[in-house]
Amino acid sequence: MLAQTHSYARSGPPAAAPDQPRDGQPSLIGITRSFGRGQEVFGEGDSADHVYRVVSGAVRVQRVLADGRRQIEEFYLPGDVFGVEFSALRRATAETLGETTLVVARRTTAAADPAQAERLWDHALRELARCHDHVLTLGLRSAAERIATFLVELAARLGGDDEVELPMSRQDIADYLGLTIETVSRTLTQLQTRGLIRLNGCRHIRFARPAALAELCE
Amino acid sequence: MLAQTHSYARSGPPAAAPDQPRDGQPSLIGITRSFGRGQEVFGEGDSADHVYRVVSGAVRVQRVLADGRRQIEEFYLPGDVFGVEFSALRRATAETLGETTLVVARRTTAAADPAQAERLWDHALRELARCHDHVLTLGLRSAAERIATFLVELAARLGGDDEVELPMSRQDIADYLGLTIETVSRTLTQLQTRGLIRLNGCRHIRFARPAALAELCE
DNA sequence: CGGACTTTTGAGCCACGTCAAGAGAAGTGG
DNA sequence: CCACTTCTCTTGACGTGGCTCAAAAGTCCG
Repeated sequence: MLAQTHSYARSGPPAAAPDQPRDGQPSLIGITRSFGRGQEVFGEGDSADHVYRVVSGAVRVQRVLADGRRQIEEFYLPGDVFGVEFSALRRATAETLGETTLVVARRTTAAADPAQAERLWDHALRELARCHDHVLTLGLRSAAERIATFLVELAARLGGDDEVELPMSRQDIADYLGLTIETVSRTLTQLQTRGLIRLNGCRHIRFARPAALAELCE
Repeated sequence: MLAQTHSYARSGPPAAAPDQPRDGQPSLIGITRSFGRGQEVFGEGDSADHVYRVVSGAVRVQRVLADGRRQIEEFYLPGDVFGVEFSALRRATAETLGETTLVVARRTTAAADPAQAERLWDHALRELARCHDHVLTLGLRSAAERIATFLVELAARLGGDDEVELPMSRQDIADYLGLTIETVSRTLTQLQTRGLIRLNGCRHIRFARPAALAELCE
């Protein structure tokens, strides 16, 4: 079923391959698979029998209402696990942001291995904490605070030292933060005008005054 | 440590007592403890070594920023489990909404029992799905849609057939939905004026036109 | 160089927030 | 049981942050 909607490896071997992250612990064992830009990994209503780990690239998980409004629930970056759900069916859609490589594993297989099961459990709880943080941002922060929070967290996750290379478009950021694309764009220019950040091309951002930026995140 | 901040049972026996939910499965085994209105169950920064199940009453879990803004992450109603976290320390505060009885268990004890561990896992994933739904509401719904969604979900969780008895104040609803208390109040009267709901006292709401209300939830 | 797409900028508007006051509701003491 | 206090909820008038609509300026590729 997965095979029908996915494009197969173009850069890596499509055969089964054990995956070893840096610390030597198997976070998720499965096949490595490559996707092109904007491809669907799974869709709402699909059966939720696989879990994924991002090797390179990035993924957005989103829901779209009947009237077309879209909310991005989460972005997943290299090292992140996604696709673990309570329900047997997907409640959201996952799409790649650019050229992306994932490790794909059967959920039941991963859950059967104690070491991997432990990792899945940790992952779910960490994801829950991140989701609660997101609720905080959406519930009570202003546009500037949302953008600042987003940039700072993204830089931390990507390991950037006072700079980020955005893997997503303005529209994606807007739909993640509950804003419009215009507000995202305006807020970024305003942060630049205030001297907090510096834009080099629209995807590369340098933190000119990290402390002031952190202050906006409370 | 718990004993220092809690009030002990006034209605039930404070001694250890096995807990058996309706289906006969032990969802959480521990001591039953009663709380008065507005009491703290745990606070931000406390060690997160216990998990809880609501027997009666209700609990809010919230975070407060330095400037006083408050976000309620979730309400917990009879049957709900709360207090499972990734981190060793609490990232939020839990308080009772009224007279409330909880089952308290050590997390390590519950996790050691396979049946309970399975329940904890299910609970965490269900909670994650609910949190993602909350993100959807905060990210892209209008005030009227947020209130409608909130009321419909609350009625479903409390088992009310087209009516709800609100266990929380207007301020709590506002801080849960990312609105102000005035907007919550105005929106409720507006829903009543439109004939969708009927308020009998400010805590009791009857759904006059359930279909129209459901439409607001998409 | 040309075409499609993304981002930025501008002008005006509106949903929701803010500030303020009044109306209930609930607890307290006499 | 009733005054009194206190807290919560409602309503009104007004302000504003972010949305909408529109167009220009980049940016990316073939």
